[in-house]
Amino acid sequence: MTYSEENYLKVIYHLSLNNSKGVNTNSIANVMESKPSSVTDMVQKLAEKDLVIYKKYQGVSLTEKGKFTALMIVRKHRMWEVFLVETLDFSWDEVHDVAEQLEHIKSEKLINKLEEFLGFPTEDPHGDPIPDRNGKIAKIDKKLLSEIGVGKKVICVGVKDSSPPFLQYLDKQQIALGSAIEVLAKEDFDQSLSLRVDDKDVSVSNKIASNLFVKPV
Amino acid sequence: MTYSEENYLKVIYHLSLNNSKGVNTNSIANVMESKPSSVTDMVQKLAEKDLVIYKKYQGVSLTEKGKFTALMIVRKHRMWEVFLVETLDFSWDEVHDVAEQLEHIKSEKLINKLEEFLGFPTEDPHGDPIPDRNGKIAKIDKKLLSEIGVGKKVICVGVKDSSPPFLQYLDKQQIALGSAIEVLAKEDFDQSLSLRVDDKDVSVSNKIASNLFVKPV
DNA sequence: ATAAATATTTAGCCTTGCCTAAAAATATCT
DNA sequence: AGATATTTTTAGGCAAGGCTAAATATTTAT
Ligand SMILES: [Mn+2]
Ligand SMILES: [Mn+2]
Ligand SMILES: [Mn+2]
Ligand SMILES: [Mn+2]
Repeated sequence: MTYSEENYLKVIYHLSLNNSKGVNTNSIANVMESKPSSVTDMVQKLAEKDLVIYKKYQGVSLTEKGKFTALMIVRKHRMWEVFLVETLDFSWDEVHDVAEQLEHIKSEKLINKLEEFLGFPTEDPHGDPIPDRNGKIAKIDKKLLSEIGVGKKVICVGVKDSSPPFLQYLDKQQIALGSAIEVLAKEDFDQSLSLRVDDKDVSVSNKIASNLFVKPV
Repeated sequence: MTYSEENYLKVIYHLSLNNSKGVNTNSIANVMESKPSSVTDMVQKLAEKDLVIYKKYQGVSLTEKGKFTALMIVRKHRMWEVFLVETLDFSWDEVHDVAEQLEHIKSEKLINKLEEFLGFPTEDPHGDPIPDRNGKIAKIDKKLLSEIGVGKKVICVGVKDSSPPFLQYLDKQQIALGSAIEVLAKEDFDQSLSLRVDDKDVSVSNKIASNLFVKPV
């Protein structure tokens, strides 16, 4: 299995999570920063290898084999992110690009030993669940902060966008996984929120609130 | 820089250590398990990038830039081997293949943080020196066990062959880095050696003795 | 129900890194 | 030195994974 094939499977997996139908060529090309024609080529190759199900013009979906492969890549990606943050003191905005490389290292023993060393973590530094060695992945109960009503108290449990600029913004506002958040007020005009985060008052735009996952306290 | 280019540079570096002249095409092809014609292609490409010096039919040598690049790959390879053995409890015969993959991960921060986490190791699990972040590599003073005279006492400090079968043989004989070895006798007929290793008597062939590095005690 | 817009596939080409077979240079032997 | 053997390069091709432009399906709008 090539890096390229692995990356396609991973992208198809992520896009499948929202999309209940087949994933379309264009959206894969967007995420991969490539062209729809290239996607068609690769998807045909993956179909021949029984990793995806594909009918012309009908989009693509993962077979069981393809899904398992994708989950193992996600497992490695998130496990390495934990390693980088917990063991090597990277910050949560620095780990993704390195994990994009490390997720392709082929050694079952390595990932299982790493898991053991890290104490069998269940979530990565961004609050995303880590599949176990059998491909089982926990579904974490979470809502977007933008959907929470005024007066409610919640805990921050994840980020939807995990790009460095967003994560750095959160660092600056001292919002982290585990922060206690109370929604003090919501502005009608622009849906911005007044929050109490731990002991500080913070105001955030709707865009920020739409990228923060929380759970009821 | 592609994986392939990195692997060529590493191989040229290793072959240069013995060979004082230019490294020849054939020997590179042997190590890479490829063909001389492929080597010529790549070597021309590396020369264009100022990583090697190459004149037709004259063999190839590394430029400063090429040498530094090669040393950084060796650094990563050996550092990861230490990590696998020290942190994840791999045995010394299991680490090479995984390190072959990990040595290509591109992140200066990663390798430097890993070095710090491991306590700035100076040698890998096979006794080979680890280049520092500036490309400085210690020259370890060592001789082959086969060159040691009868009656001498030495310490095992490295292996020349680090293939799994040889390392597993050494495990079985309880010979490890740091073992105290006394040469009790040498057989004229086949150059095999009678040794005292730590507290045990062991007999080894000349082939074994020609692959063990030792230093005077 | 057409027509227009959008999405997808096909056709044909490019680069990288590899190969085999043939040609050319160098080294070795008598 | 001249013949032979070895090493190295060149020529020409192949597969993977991209791309652009053109053709074809599908969806949306009138
Ligand atoms: Mn990530
Ligand atoms: Mn993550
Ligand atoms: Mn090694
Ligand atoms: Mn080693």
